[in-house]
Formats: sequence, C-alpha cells, structure tokens
Amino acid sequence: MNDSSADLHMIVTRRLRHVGQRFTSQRRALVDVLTAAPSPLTLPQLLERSTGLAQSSAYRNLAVLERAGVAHRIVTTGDHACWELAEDLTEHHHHLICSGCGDVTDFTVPSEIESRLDTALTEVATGADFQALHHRLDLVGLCARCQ
Amino acid sequence: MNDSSADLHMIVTRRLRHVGQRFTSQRRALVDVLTAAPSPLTLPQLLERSTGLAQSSAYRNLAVLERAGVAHRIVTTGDHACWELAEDLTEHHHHLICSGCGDVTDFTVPSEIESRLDTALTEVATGADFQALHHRLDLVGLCARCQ
DNA sequence: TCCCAATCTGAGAACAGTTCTCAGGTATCA
DNA sequence: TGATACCTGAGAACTGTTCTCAGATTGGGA
Repeated sequence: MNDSSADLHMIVTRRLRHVGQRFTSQRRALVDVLTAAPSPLTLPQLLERSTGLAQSSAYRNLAVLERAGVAHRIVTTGDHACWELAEDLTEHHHHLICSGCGDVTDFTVPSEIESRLDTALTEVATGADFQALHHRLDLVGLCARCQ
Repeated sequence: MNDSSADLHMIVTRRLRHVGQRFTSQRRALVDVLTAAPSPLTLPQLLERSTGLAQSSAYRNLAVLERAGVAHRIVTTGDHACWELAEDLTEHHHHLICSGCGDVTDFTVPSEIESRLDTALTEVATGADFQALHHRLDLVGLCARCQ
C-alpha cells in the first residue's frame, strides 16, 4: 500500500466512523476498486472486480459509503446506476455518457470556464432560493464504439 | 387553439409520421400537458393532469414521443423519471434538481457562458472521439421547501 | 484474554418503476 | 366498405434495488 492509498484509507475510516460505521474489508475492497477504475463503474462491474462480494452487500455498502460522503452515485440513462469516489477525494470532473452502451468516461473543462460557470450558477441558485450542493455537467452522445 | 399551438401540433404530427406513428388524442393530451407545464413532470404528475389516461398507455406513448424526438426523458435521483418537450421545441435550458423531494425546475445561463461552454465541450468531444448529441447541466441541491 | 454489545454479512424475499402481452377498438387508405 | 396497421387498457411480467433475518464478526471494556 502506498502513501496516498494509506491517506485515503485514513480519511475513509474517519468518515465512516463519523456515521457510526466501520471500515470493513468489503468496504475497503469497494473503495480500492473505485480508486483503481479510470471511470465510474456500474454495480455489475463492481461485482466482477471484487470477487466474493454478495450483491446485497454491495448495494448496502455503497449506500453506507455514500452516506459517509465517500462514494457518489451517478444516475445514467442505462439500466444500472454508476458509482465513483466522492469528488473531494478525487478532483472536480464531468462525464461523457454514451447513450448507446451507457458507458461513462471522465473529462474536465478549463478552470477558467469552470469558475465562470460557478459564478453564474451561484447567481441562479441565489435568485431561485435554491441551496446548491453541486453541479453536474454531462456530455451525452455516442462513444467511439457506438457511432 | 392559438397559432403556436397549431404549429406545434403540425410539427409533432410530422415527426410522429416520420416514425410511422399517428398523433392520437392521447398523445395530443400528453403534448399539451407538457407544453403547459412550467417544468418537467413525473409520470404520476402527467397522469393526474390527463384524466382517463392509463398508466401503461402513458409509458408507451411517452416512449413513442421520445422516439419521434418530441418528448425528452430526464433521469433524476428521484423515484420517477421526468418528462419534458424536446429542447428544439422549447429552448435550451438546464435544471435545478432538488435532492430532497426530486422536484425539477428550469433555468438558463447567460448565452455568453453557454457558448464558451459549447466551444470547450466540442473540443473535449473531438479529442475523445465522442459524437456529442447534447449537454446536460444540472444544479443539484435543496429547493426552498426542503432546506 | 474474554465477553458483550453493536455492527456486518449473505441469501433470498419483497418492493416498485417500467415494460410487455393480448384481446379488442379505431383510424387510414385503396 | 373492407383490409390493414396502428392504438388502447388492464394486468401480468420483468428487473434493478431495498429490506429482512439469522448467523458471523468486530471492537472496546473489564
């Protein structure tokens, strides 16, 4: 285990403890699989990457990790929800969503545009009496394979 | 029926015919309800606004309208999907999504930011060999009632 | 180290939104 | 007017997700 992984585990342990939960080996496996993946994973993908994990446990543990602010569920047009590490454990990014196969890939936009967007969104939220938690910018289309 | 409504009906008729479907009174009712609504509607909301519409017919007809490019399904974190008219029948906009009650409200951002964003997204798509169909910018948070 | 209480786990049942099926109805066009 | 294709409603079926429960495991106090 390298340093950044140890750091991550420490942070996750703290966050789980904060909601009265333990950082068990299953949850560790889930976090490690999510950390290793270059893009969000669906539940079936998570299961095939973590051998011996029961489906019900995966759902339960992902819900726990989400409640603890460690994992984040992405709603797609596909059959399954996707999961990734919480943004504050990785970095702010967006998603290319393929409407053909449901595949999700990460991307970022220049920080200058991002900050202008943030300003505009803050104004919108204020005007609408809306307490913004985060924004979500997805590009929907067809991936190279599905074109 | 005013002019713009007549125009809309003509466009919808053409698009439905293009996929070998008819513009029946049920579909007309759905389109009218979607047109009248200030924001996207969930299926239960659609049903209560169109009396005498069977649930299965609503789902079927929404799928037909989506295939014809008339209606658009919005995936939310809530229990039900939301539906709205296709963007090219209304105008480009975005959504405030309440993670408390699942309510969806429309908003727009200044066109200057929108066009910069478009440019950046086009670059991203080109670089990733991704054929972009549309983008999706949502602000997720808590509405006034749920705060 | 041992014990107790709290938490965790797996299997399968339950749940709920959505889709499918099918029998009968309706519109369109020659 | 008749034939064909499409549409409709009711309910069954499907499927991703959540819940239940009995047993296993863990962590902390004594």
